[in-house]
Amino acid sequence: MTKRAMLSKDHPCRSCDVSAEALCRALDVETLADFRNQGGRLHLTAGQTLFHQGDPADCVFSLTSGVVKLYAILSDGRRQIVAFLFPGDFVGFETQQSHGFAAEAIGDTTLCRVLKRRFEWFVDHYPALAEARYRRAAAELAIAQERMVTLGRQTAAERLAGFLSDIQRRAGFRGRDGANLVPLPMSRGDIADYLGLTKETVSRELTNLRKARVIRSHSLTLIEILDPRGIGALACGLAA
Amino acid sequence: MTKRAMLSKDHPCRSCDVSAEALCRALDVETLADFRNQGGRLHLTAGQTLFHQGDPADCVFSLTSGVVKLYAILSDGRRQIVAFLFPGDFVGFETQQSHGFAAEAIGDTTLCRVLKRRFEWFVDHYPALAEARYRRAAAELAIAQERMVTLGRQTAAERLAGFLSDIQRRAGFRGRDGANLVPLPMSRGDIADYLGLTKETVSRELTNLRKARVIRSHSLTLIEILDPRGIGALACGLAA
DNA sequence: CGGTGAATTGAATCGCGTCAATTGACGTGG
DNA sequence: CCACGTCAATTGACGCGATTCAATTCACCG
Repeated sequence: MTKRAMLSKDHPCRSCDVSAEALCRALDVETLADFRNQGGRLHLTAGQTLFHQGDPADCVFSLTSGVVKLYAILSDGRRQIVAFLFPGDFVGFETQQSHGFAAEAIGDTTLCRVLKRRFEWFVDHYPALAEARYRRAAAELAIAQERMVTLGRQTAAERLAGFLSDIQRRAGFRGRDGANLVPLPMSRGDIADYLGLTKETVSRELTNLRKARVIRSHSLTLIEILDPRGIGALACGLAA
Repeated sequence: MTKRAMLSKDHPCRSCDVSAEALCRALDVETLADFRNQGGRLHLTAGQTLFHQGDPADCVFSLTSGVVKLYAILSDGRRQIVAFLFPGDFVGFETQQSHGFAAEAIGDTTLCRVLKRRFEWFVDHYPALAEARYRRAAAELAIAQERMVTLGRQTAAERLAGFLSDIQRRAGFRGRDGANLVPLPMSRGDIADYLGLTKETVSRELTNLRKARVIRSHSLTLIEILDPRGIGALACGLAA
């Protein structure tokens, strides 16, 4: 009987199977249960926003299923998606008082919510959690810096190739025939706003990759990578 | 007599007048002295590199004077400057084993160096330092995310305006006549590689701003902002 | 089956990049 | 102190990659 099994039968964390990277994994099981009871569960459907740009940042969230986009909107409507969040990712643990970005669910989504004050109490009392929070922030920073290179210096084809291998690494899976499958739950417009392109350019580059037999589309939201080395070569040393 | 004065007369930290944001400010004075003795001073002249992309990351550095650029180079020579570091900024406190970016001095530069292992010992023993380190990482992350918006969605004019108000906030000062002076110690090429443009475009946009009487050049490396609201309007809601 | 919204494709345009020439800043040696 | 050399910055002419605008085409759902 593992420690994990000691959680009460209906405890949500019991079935929470997110990546071992999740922050809460820094807590031992009893503390985790305690921590978890501080918060609540949250369900969102496609297009619902978790918070808007400028909203007070008084909660932290842990994504347990679904995909969330984090974005900024400029006064004239231009939009930049700063990150896609996958299960296991955290949101809202910045130090500012208000959210610098908006967060919106892409499909059906489940999150754990904890009041930031409570979260910080745990951080103060459990060094392992503080450490995990720091490591997470540092990792996000490294990712953000890589993305600066992409957005500042890469061509459309390179951006798309990098994006696909990124998603493949984070959410890709194998088909029963061993196929290298990559889900694309977000719209072409979302991909464009993530890569600093337009949806038309994203579409064109996808057909280029298709014509070059580097990828194959199973549906609009599921592609297969036929030539991983081709993708890697295009991604040009980044996101190896 | 302040606590600070208790540092021995020749102690480098005594004259270290970097921003109160510097990480070492999280330590009390005796500990600071102890901490400081772990490391050494380092001088670089223009163009000297602190470390290369891929070098083992076994030291942390605190910039006490000068300006340093942090950048990535792609296989075909394209370059993206990820950050300019000013006095008070820290480098190298990422969690990875090796540096993801290169660091190079722009002019004469002084740094404090501490072995990362030593630094981490202090982090483990002084919660205030751990807290400061986290806050710094979180702040850097927020800045990096703002820069994604700039690099992904802003025009050349907006990028330059945002850059100038950025530098003004971090390194700007007042002339004796109250002039709003901004130093530009880095080359046009550096600015271009920071903003995801070319040096020619940077130059053109600077002359546009000059013709629009928004800025005035005192020399190649010192400009005056004549119309801060004009700059702010161009920067388009970002970097307010 | 329509009908609706997203994705794709095509054609024209434009902002920025590229390449080349000129100007300017600054140090050096006569 | 001035002439010259060097290298960065500026300016100009032109080209290209990505955007914009406008059709289709496609996927999906009542």
